[in-house]
Amino acid sequence: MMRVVTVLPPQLDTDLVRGAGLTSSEYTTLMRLSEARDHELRMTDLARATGLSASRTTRLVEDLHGRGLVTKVASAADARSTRARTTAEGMAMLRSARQVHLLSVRHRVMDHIDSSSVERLAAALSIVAHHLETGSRRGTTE
Amino acid sequence: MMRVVTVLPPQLDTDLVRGAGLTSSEYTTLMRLSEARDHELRMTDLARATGLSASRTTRLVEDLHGRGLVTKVASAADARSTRARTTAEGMAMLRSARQVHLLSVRHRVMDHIDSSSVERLAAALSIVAHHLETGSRRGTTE
DNA sequence: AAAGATTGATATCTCAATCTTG
DNA sequence: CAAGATTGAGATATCAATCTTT
Repeated sequence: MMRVVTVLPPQLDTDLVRGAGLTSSEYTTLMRLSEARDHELRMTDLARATGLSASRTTRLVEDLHGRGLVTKVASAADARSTRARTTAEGMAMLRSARQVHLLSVRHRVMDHIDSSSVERLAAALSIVAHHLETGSRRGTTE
Repeated sequence: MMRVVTVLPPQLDTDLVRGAGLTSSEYTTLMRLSEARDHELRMTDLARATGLSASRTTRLVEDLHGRGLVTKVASAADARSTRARTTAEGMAMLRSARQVHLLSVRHRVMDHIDSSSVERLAAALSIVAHHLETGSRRGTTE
């Protein structure tokens, strides 16, 4: 698991950058926005959805804005908050990146697991992911 | 898998830093050195063993040197190469860090998988890891 | 004061360029 | 020139401090 966990992310990231011109973080950011109502989220909610820090999210959205993939809108309801929204170009970019990413995962992971194992693997990893995300932690130093 | 792969590494790293004062990279570096003959490796071989770049390895070893955990020795056989060697302090540090890390993995991963699944999971991940490392890639854009 | 967002300083890491020796 | 190691520049990401609005 440690081997997969350290080697896989950089490889998927390279595939995505080379094949679609997006980093993993940019891809995730566009994806979360695309799933939201009006393709739009508050910066804070976007940060939580992507698992990135608020500051990283600010800088990343600013960069995507410069490339015409998202716009920033001041919230009508709350003057403190900024909302990020994907542009049509952002949505198009995401669609093409998704194809690249799916192929990438297929080639690097799926092709090597026999299909009967896939479900078991997914089930086990899903449970682990759930615990990692909700933090059923007791502190390693307990 | 993507969820585990993105969330797990930072958590293990935090556990290790807080519990043992070593980052994951530092831990891996000390571990690879400890496994080598005389607890010693050429910088290039160390970089390959840890999966880090040569430049990162240089800076990391320099830092560990400053903390008294490794020494740097000029190679007798080849004046181009530098060899890194763990000190007694480095070995002691590694031993205590290993306990922290094992507990960390147990709490965050093992405790959530039922024991009959562990072997299956390990087997599947091992195959994937092998392919990732040897690079049975066809290029995602094919 | 607390929430939302940004900015400044810093850590980790890589690639490309460089220096030295084989 | 190749190989081994280091240095310089830049990307990705975080934490702590700050600014604005609630």
